[in-house]
Amino acid sequence: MAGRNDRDLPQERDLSAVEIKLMGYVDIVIDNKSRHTDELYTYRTDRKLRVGQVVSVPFGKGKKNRRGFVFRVDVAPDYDPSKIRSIADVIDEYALTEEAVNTIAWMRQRYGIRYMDGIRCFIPGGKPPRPGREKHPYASVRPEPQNIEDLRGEQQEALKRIYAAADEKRQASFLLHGVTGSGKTEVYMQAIAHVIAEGRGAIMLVPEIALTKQIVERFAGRFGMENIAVLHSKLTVRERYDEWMRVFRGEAKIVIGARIGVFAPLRNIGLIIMDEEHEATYKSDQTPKYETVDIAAKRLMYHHGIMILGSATPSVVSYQRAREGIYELLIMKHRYNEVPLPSVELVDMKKEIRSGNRTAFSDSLYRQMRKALDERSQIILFLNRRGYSTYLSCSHCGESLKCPECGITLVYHKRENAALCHYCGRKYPVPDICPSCGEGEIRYLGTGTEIVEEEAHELFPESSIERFDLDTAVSSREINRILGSFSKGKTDILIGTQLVAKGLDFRNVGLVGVISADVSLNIPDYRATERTFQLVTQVAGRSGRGDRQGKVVVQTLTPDNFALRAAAAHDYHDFFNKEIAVRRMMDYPPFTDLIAAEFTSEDEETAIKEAGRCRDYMIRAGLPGAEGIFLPQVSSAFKGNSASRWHILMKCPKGERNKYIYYLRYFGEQMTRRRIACSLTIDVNPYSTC
DNA sequence: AGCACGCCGACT
DNA sequence: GTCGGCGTGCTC
Repeated sequence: MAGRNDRDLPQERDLSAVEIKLMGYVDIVIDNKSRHTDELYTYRTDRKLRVGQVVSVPFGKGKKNRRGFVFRVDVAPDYDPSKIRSIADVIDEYALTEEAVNTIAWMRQRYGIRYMDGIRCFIPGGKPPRPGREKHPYASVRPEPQNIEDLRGEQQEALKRIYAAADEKRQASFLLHGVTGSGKTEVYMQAIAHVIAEGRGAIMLVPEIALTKQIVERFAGRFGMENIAVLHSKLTVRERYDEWMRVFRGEAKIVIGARIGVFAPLRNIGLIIMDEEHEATYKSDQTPKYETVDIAAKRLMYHHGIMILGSATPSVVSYQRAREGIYELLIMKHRYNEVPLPSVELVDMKKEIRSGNRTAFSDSLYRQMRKALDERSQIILFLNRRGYSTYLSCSHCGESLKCPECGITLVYHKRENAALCHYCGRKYPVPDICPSCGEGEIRYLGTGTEIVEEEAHELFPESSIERFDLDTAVSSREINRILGSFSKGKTDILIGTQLVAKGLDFRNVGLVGVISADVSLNIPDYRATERTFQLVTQVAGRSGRGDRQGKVVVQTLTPDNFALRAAAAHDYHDFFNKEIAVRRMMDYPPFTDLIAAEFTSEDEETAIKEAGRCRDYMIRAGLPGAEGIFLPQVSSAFKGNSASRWHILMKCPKGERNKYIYYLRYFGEQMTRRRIACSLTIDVNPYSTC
C-alpha cells in the first residue's frame, strides 16, 4: 500500500497548476480493465497539457497505442528517466474536468475501486460517433405549458433559505421533507431558475428512468428543451454521447437524469436535486457501488453548490443527518389542494385465514373494491416483488422468525431444514411452537402472490384488469400502452409491483390495495421495516381522486407492526423515532456502516479461503470492532456466471469507514500481487446480501 | 488486459 | 529438428 498511488492525490495545489513547462512529465491513468495496471504512469510531453486531458500513449509491448487520462501535470519523475516514453497524441474532443479527476481519485479510496472504474462514470461511453446529425432522445417531448405557481408560505420559506445559501456561495445541503402534493417540484424549478440566472448549472435527479419523461415535459415547458440535457443508462451510446457533449460544451445547463446524471460534466454546479432521495435506486449495484448522495456532496464541496434532497418519507440515514445538523431541514406538510391524506385501513389476514378465506383478498378489500367499481373509480392493487426467499411465520400471532442477534428475518433453507441468518450466518432449528407468543405453530411463507391476477379475474369477471410489472412491461411501448389505457380509464384494476408506486399521477384512483405488506417486511435486510413504511406511504399517495379523499387497504399478518401503524396514521416522526432506536440498539446504519467484502473466484475453495484469510487479517490488524466480523458466507449466484462468490460482512463503527476500506484494499492488492485468482469487491451498506 | 518470452511435448 | 501449448512476468 506504500506505492505512490496512495498519496492523497491529486492535491488542490496540483490542480491549480493548469499548465506545464514546454517540456515536462505528466502522470497518466492507462485505460484498461486490469487491476494490475491500476496506477499512475509517468510520460514525457512536449505540449502543454491540462489535468483531465485525454491522450494516446504507447504502453507495454502492445503495438496499438492506448487511451490515457492526465491525472497530474508538472511532476518530477520518480522513475528511471531513460525508460520514460512520450505521449503519442492528444485527443481533443472531450476531457475530464479537474474536478472530475479530483472526485475520481477520492472515489478510488472511498470505494476501493480502480481509477478506470471512476473514470468510466465521468466520460461518455463508446467512441465518439462520426460527425452527423445529433440525436436528441427527447426531441419529441411535448413541453407541458407551465405557469409559475404562486407560492404558499411553506414553499416561500424553503426557497428563502435555499436562496440565502446559494447567494452566499455556501455549500449547504437541505432535506426537504414534504408530503405528497405539497408542491416540491415547484420548489425545485424555482431553485433551479435561481442558480441558472447566476450562470451556474443544475442537476435534477429522479430515481427511475421511467420518471424522467414527465419531469422533462414539465421542465421543458419552464426552461426550454434547448437548455436541458437528459442522462440515463437507457439512452443509446449515440444519444448519451450527444447529450453528454451538449453539457460538456456548456450548451445545456440543466441536466435531468437517473443516478448517472450526478456525473454530468458541468463546470460550475450550483445545485443538485435528488427527488425521492430515499429510493434504493440511488445506490449503484455495479462497480463502483457508490451512493449518489456521496458523489453529489463531494462534487458540490468543490463547486460550493447547494444540495436538495426531497422526499415524503426521508431515509432514516438522511433524517438522522438532518437531526445532527449535517442537513438543514425544510418542512412542507400542507397539501396543495388541502385534500386530506387517504384513509388507511390495516386488515388482519390471520383473522381472514381463521374464518376460512383462502384467497389473497380479504373481505374488507373485496367490499372496498366493489364499492370503488360501483362509483366508477379505478383501483390499483400493489403486489410486492415476489418473495424470493421462504420465511417462517407463526399461524397465531403472525410474527416471523428473526435472528435474535441481528434482528433480521431468518431465511428457511430446505436442504438443511434450518432457518439461517443471512447476516451473521447463525443456523437455527425450526421450532414447533412460536417463540414469540408461545402458542401458534410455525408455517412456511414467501411465495404465492402471482395468483392475485387470476383471483381478481374470478372475483371481478366484468372488470378489465391489467398487470404491470417488470415481467409484462418489457418494452417502453408496452409500458406506455398499459399506463395510457389506465389513465384514459379503460382499465378498471391495475395490478403492479414497485413500478406503480413511484410518482405516476393518476386522477381517478379511488382505492389502493396492498395485497401483502409482509413480503417486504420480511426481506432479510436491516432496512426492511423502513422500506415497508416508505412503500405503504407511497402507494397510499396514489389514492385520491381530485378533491376526494382516497382509500387504502393494507393486508398483513402483523397489523400491530409499528411501521405499518405509523404509515396508516401518516406519522413519519413516530416511525422514525422507533426505527432509529432499533438501529441504535442493533448497531446498524446510521450508527455503523455495514460493509460486505465479496470474493469472486472460479475455484470455490479459493474464494472461501481468501474470505477467511481476509477476516483473520482484519481482526489481527486490530481494527475497532473487527472481532465481530462474521464468518464467510456464500453470495447468491449470478445468472449465467459459473464463478463462485463468498463474502464477509462487518459492522464498521462510525468514523472508521476509511480505515476499513484501506485495509480491505491492501488485502486485495496483496492477492493481486501474489497472483491469487480471486477478486475482491467492496460494498458499503449493500442492498440485500442474500 | 495484452503481449512476449520461455521451456516442454508430438508433428511434417 | 520446429511448431505451438499456456505458465510467468511486465507495462512509465
